[in-house]
Amino acid sequence: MGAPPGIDSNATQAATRRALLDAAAAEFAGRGFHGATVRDICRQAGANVAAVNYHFGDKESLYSEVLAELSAQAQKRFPAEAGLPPDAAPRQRLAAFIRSLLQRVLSEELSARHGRIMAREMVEPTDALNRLVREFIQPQADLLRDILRDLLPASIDPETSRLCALSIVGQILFYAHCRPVLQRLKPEGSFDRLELDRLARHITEFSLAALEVLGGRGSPGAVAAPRKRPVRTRSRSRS
Amino acid sequence: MGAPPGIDSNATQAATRRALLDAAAAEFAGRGFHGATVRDICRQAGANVAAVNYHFGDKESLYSEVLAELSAQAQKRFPAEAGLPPDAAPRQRLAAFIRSLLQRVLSEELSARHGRIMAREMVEPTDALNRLVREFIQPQADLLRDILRDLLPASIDPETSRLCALSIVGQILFYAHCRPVLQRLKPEGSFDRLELDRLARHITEFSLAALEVLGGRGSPGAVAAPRKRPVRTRSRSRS
DNA sequence: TGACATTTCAAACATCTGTTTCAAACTGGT
DNA sequence: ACCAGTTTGAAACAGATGTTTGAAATGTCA
Repeated sequence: MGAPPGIDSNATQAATRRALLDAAAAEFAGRGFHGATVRDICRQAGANVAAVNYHFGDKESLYSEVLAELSAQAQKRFPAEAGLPPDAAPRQRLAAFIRSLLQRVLSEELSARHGRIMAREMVEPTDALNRLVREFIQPQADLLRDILRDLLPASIDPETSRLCALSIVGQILFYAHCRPVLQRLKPEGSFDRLELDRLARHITEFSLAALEVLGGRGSPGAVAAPRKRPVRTRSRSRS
Repeated sequence: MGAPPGIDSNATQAATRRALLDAAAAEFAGRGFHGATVRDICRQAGANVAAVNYHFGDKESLYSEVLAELSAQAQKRFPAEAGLPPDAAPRQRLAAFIRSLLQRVLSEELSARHGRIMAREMVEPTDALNRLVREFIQPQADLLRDILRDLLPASIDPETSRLCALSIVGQILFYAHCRPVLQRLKPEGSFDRLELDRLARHITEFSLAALEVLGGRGSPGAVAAPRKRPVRTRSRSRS
């Protein structure tokens, strides 16, 4: 499986870093932080055992770097507000949010590495999770909160609104976290582009339906159904 | 931390098995299969390093036994249809299902061991997962399918119904799987009895609202709102 | 009590892990 | 072509891990 000697060698030296990062991403996603060994990573990268320590200091730093890179890649490839007009209706923004998050964690285009490695990180957190939450997850949570603020009546209980956000995210991440179980329950299922679209559509409809009812119920006068509403420029941070 | 010598020793010899199982449950739940070491397990059980191999053969067999026992415990402590009258309305049955599953994976009463260890098993499956799916998860999936069959109009697309079931389960398991992240996003949050009740209520309302709309939409004539319906004796297996 | 099986124990074993070491190979600039 | 700095390589190190071993302790039953 290893590349024939003399090919990588000819390339620039710094290419070893890249090869290590790629191999590490594959190994970490496949076996987890503890399960992946630097030996396997180096072998797969066509490098020496000492390469990881030389280029990254230690295994954990390499892992941290892989994690950040994978998250950034996924965010860039599938931004939360993909191709949305700036004045998009809240419903459209929610649909885009759901779709992009689902793609980020499931898309085979990125070998589903991001989803797999994030699932592991959430179950068995390393120090890298703190940074991840701060840089990637928190902003996403804020974004969803803002979208829901526009979708739900202003009078709704903030805690209810928060729980709704968690319900939406839960539906999405479920597919990334429970993949092994889902595959055993329905072996013929896949997560290709088509199926992924279907999932995104379902989750969006399911959630919008729930929000409609809960919003309408929470405050009598509120408009929950999609209507022309006064334009609202994104979220304003309250000082 | 270890029990004073002479106490365990006086008890029957087979008590070592129990001590090992308990210690192993704690360690496996806390550190995962690979992270937990037989040395730590034995120390915590007040037993010798060789005890695991003597009583269970090897580490993996011990793990498998712990997993099965934990699942059985959780199912018994929080049965899916807790205290429901046999003719309970589908809405009640769904509420009970959600509540019990949430309790099973989150309740601190069982140290949340079941949820933690199951989350790990789903992310990093071992051979034990096959048995687990067959004996515990599949029956639960069937039960939820039957409940939804009663809640949704008969004319609804079966695939949509399936996705609804996944949406419901996803909302629940989310809290078990993403606990580390949730705690970082909202450090003061806990999962005590009160909070757990609130979660169960929210997920039930959120899901019922969605089912109502989706059910009403799916087939024009169907009754989705809770009404008197012809009594239906549980699910019948189609030959 | 005495013989037998069961259970415990300390020690050792074999393997695997991340990391270090230091010499060799390579790079770009002069 | 030469040299300083960088990168690679094979080997070894130190520690941890699951497992095995054989003797000692304990329990069971006649």
